[in-house]
Amino acid sequence: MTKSNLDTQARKMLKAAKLYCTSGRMAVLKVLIKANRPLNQVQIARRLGKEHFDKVTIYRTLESLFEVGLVHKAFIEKRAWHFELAHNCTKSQCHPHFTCIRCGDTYCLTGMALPMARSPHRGFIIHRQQVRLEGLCPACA
Amino acid sequence: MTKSNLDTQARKMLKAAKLYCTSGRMAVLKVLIKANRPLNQVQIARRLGKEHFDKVTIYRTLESLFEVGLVHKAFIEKRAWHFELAHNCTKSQCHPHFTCIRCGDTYCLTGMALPMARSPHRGFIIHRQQVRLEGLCPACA
DNA sequence: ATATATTTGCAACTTAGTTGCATATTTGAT
DNA sequence: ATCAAATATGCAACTAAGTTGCAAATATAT
Repeated sequence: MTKSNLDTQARKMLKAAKLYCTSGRMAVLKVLIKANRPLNQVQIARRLGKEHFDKVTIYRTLESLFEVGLVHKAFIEKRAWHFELAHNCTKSQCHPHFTCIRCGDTYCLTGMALPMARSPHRGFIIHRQQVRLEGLCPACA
Repeated sequence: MTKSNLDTQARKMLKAAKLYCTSGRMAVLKVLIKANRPLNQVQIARRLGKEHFDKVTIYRTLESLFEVGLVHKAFIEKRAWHFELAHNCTKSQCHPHFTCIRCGDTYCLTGMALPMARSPHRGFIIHRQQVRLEGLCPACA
């Protein structure tokens, strides 16, 4: 049984980030790669299924992935942070996230970036910009 | 002792919204009018000072003000919702909020609106857009 | 193989916000 | 002004996301 591509990819990312390549980090990272959209701790745990990890471990894993820049804190929904892989993002802005007010689902609108705000208020230096959209998704419109 | 302007203004707003004009709502609303920036429950309670209300009451008051559109949920910071008066906002977007990564203060960049996103993803109907900025404030830059 | 650095699980904790219910206040009709 | 109906308030207990300390387990470099 050969290691999957996904496995190799995850291992490479961790190596490159100089993080210990542990089963927990591999598992969480693979979940996020496969999902390709923001997930919260509960959703991640659910997708880990049989491969159970304590929620503390999941949070700490996400924190470590966040610190090295592999993962972003995309947004908070229902008081829970949603984490996603930090690709599809430039240094100054992630893609906008769209939440449907009917079904509640959230979508990544990758490839769509608003022009960066230029501050008319003298003295403010803008590093990052985050855009949240809400409305109706194709399924609910 | 005549009623202050602030008092009259708050009472008018509640009347217009067809809300019971209670001491709690008056007090919270006046705090928000005076503050003119987003505050969380703790900050509101602190500003109420001697005029103490239970936190449940404050939350329920904010909820009622929110429901009639007098107040917006501006953003979450440190897991706490920050509420602000819903003026300076169009139907489709509030002004951007800027948080300083050094001192942590948040500013309302009123009068500065990004162009609304137009969805290149067919089928998404965008109702509202919310912009969060982070960087350095004038004091910290 | 081993020493060192780092991660993991567990239990207990923190904090923002919510719920149910009995009591108090507001309102509009009289 | 008085009263009934509608609504708001306070309290205690609860929920849920996330955090902390610590002992045991695992990863890494040599």
